[in-house]
Amino acid sequence: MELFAERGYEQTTVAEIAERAGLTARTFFRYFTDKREVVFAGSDVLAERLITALDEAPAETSPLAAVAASLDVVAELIGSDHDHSGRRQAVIAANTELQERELIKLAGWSRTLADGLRRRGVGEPAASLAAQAGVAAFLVAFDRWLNGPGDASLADTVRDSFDELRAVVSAG
Amino acid sequence: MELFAERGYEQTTVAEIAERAGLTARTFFRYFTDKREVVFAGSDVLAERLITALDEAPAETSPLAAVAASLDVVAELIGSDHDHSGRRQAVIAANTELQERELIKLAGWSRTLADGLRRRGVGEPAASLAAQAGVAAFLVAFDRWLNGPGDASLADTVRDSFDELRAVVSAG
DNA sequence: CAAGTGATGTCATTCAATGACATGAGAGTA
DNA sequence: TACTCTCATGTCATTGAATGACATCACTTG
Repeated sequence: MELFAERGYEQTTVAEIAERAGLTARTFFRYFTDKREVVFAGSDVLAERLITALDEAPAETSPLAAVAASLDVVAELIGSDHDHSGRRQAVIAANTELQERELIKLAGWSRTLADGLRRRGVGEPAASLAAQAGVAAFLVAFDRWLNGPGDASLADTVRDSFDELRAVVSAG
Repeated sequence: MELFAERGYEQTTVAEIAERAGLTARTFFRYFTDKREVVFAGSDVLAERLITALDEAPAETSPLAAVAASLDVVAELIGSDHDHSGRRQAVIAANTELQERELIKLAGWSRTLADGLRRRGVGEPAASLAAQAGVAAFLVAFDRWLNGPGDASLADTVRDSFDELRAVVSAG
């Protein structure tokens, strides 16, 4: 991440990353499947939190509310370090490869949430729709949290975003 | 696409693609920025249709309804060739690189739609949310159209999906 | 016919990614 | 202590994507 911040993602070669870490490029590829994966190290933890939070939600909770509760947990985790998220997002925003990787991670979130909803007995178009719409609400909130005024917490911003989602869908 | 169907995407080299087309690999990269782009050739046309359809919607149309109308146009275009979509999606589903590229194209749709909504005076959280939720509805419909019973048209499936979206969000 | 333009080919190079094999440190055991 | 087994790492070689530099050839236009 230091090197990416210094000279940019593309301009940094795997050999340089490995050297900075005191390793060989070959060893780098034993820990990371990709050059891109460096940026996303540890993101699998969030996906696990998502699913446990969803399973813990009361059975009577509506699909969208359950998704909102799960993403709220993630928001609490990510929201504790605004600066880190900002730096990280700047690196990602500067490179299409990284955006692609991030999108597929987020698609994984949606899939995970949809699976969890189905496990709670939610039917199929509804499960995927609630999951994807929920992740969309989270993303919009995340963006506003990073680039907006900046006083509110991420979790609060996410809750507001879900309210906005309900409003805009009800109006349509 | 022939080669991809025969031996798979990864097993096909750019040199082979170029040879099949009677060209050099170097020339291939003058027409396609990526090896992946072969699969997505012509997808920019759809994005253009999206934006013109959105601009043509009556001013009093609600944000989500305007998005739905735009995606309906796309559904009419794609929906005319179920077999082609199926083959294409099978190639994409078999390869993560291609899924990543597809996701970023779809993110482009969302951005395009959100921009269009903003041009109609829709405010910011609402515009992005309507756009992303709408694309999610489209995706769910597309998947059902490809892998479901298979009697309904894509456009009808998309309309049903939007109804489901309204239902699941209203319930949450 | 000459000059210019665009499409393609050729060549060389960088770099990501992976397989095959060697080495060396440390854990555990006779 | 000596031996072996395992795991992490290094070394080497290779493939394939992607790009820059330059040459060539056809085709247009004055």
